[in-house]
Amino acid sequence: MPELPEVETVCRGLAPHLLGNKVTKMVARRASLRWPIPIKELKQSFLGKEIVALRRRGKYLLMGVEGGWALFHLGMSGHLRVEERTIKPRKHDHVDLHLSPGEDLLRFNDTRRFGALLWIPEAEPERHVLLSPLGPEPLGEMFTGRYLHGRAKARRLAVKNFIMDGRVVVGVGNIYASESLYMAGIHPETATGALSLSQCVRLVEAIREILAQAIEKGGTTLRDFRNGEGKPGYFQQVLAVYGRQGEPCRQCGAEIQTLRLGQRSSFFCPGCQPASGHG
DNA sequence: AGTATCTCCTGCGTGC
DNA sequence: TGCACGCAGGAGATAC
Repeated sequence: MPELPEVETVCRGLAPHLLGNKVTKMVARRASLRWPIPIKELKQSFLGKEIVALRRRGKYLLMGVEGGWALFHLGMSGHLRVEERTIKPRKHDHVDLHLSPGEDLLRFNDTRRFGALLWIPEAEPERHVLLSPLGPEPLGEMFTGRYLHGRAKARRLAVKNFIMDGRVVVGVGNIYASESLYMAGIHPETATGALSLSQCVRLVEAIREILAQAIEKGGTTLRDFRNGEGKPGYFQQVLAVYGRQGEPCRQCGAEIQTLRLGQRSSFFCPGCQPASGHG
């Protein structure tokens, strides 16, 4: 489900409910999601302390208290929502965090359990094994055409897989990879090492533009994405290629096509993204 | 080291 | 109505 804009939307939506509050009780109905949930550590180190920071890094959400960070990943199907404690847990509501003051709780629901909840016992979480290999934030100043071109050199994999690699740049998932390549006029199968500097510049601009637009629209709701307040996103109304196979390209009228790359569906316009890679 | 494939899990749509 | 199958927004693990 969630790519960077969705996690950013959740982060912004949750901030007013969490910052300055404490988590006074934790109910875990499952011992593990992708990995075991360190319930004991969380109860010992996280409970009872004021939440002083809420941060996103790539697709990770970090909730900071004195002495460490609770790290969330939503995987493919994860949701975080704030609701009243009187509401009974639903299917796949794996963890409840009771918030104080007030009568609310934060619920972590994840149907497919590809998500994660971990504890990082450090003041600075960047050294954590999951975070340290991550590439630059796509909306940050480190992510430039020159940087991407440098990373792209002498590599043969398809550019779509390249930009979905979190070590290259974080937060670009399957939807926004297709959308960004369309905007940049680059065929998804183009060999990474064949990208010119100007193509890399265009691609970086496209990724930034697409992600920024998606954040502005509150993310993309294809099936059931909701922000922390239960509201859907609206970027799906703007999608140019994702999920539009067989429909006409809005720029050139050609039929949007689909192919599979790295076990994932990819969408592109054969008119605007020619296989030669020059568009 | 770089690349491609497999894997975790549930639910939904499609076709027979 | 039932069943098999393929696919779904992620990304670590594994096998070349």
